[in-house]
Amino acid sequence: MGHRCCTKQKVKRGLWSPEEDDKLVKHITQHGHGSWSSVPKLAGLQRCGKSCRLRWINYLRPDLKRGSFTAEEEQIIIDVHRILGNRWAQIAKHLPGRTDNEVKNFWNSCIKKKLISQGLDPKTHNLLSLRQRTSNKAACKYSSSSQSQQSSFTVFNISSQARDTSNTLMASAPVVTFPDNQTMAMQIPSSEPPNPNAAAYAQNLNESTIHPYASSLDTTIVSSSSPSSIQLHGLVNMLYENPCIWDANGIGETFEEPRVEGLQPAQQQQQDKEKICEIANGEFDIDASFEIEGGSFDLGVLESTLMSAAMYRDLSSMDDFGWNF
DNA sequence: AACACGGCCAACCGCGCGACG
DNA sequence: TCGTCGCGCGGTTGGCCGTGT
Repeated sequence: MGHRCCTKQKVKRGLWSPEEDDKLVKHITQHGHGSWSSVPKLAGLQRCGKSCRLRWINYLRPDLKRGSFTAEEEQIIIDVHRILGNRWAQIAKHLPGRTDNEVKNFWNSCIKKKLISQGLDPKTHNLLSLRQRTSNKAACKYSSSSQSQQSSFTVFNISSQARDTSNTLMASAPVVTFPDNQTMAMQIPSSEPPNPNAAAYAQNLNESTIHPYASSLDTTIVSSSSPSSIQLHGLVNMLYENPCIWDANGIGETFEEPRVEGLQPAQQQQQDKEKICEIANGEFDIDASFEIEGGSFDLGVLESTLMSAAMYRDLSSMDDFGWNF
């Protein structure tokens, strides 16, 4: 068994020798890689092109940063992973000099365990349920009377009641539900956010041509059962002040429409339509996303972002939210 | 000293996607 | 439209190495 590209010729496998590295580096620095499939022949290597590419990208590239990950890099990985999941190549783009393979290995060997030991699910970044935690040998001590009563605890959920009747679905009135089933609505002020940069950022968000999902942030929600309110400009501030989770192109990549595993685009569209029907019927689920004028606003992302601020990021950032109870 | 075990990490594998004929 | 090819990505594997017994 071998790569399609290596079936024609005998290729060496396994670890690379210094001589092979030398040949590859010399060839690429002199000629560039061009077509990877032709590199082994031109460089005089008995390897397949794929193997050469991997070796270059993960080890020989001159711009690679060697050595262990810094705490800052680790935090970036956690932040971006929370948003993007196991998209290692995307995550690695936020870490100059690091490869997807390196990030992936670091995640699997270190960060994953660290999160678990903090009682967090490395996949969802939510708190593990009590059962998950107790079954986890590595789980750290976790004592909270209110939390221990929850079989599946999360700081809060955000759901929505959709009530738009037009074809264009407006994301209105997300409702924050706390573990004790206390419901509160979110009040998004019309005033400028305090951080001027964030103000510009938020303004950007409101340009639906750039960030179509922004319309959901532009909605004032009236409390249903509680006078409590969350001022979302705090969220905007926080997002703006943590640029590591956005790339140079801005928020678009990060907020790209969530995909459902194993679904073809057509199926995905169907799924979205069904989702919209659910919304119209008031059965909207926390994990769903809004589709707004060609874009989307993923409440799951919002939740996880809020979660992260509360859980293991700088807790002081929560001050920006202006929780008014 | 020898062995077992577990963690880490480089490399491999298979799949999906886009380009091209 | 279909098949082929090359590339990139995420998941997995296997070997090396440190540590414990």
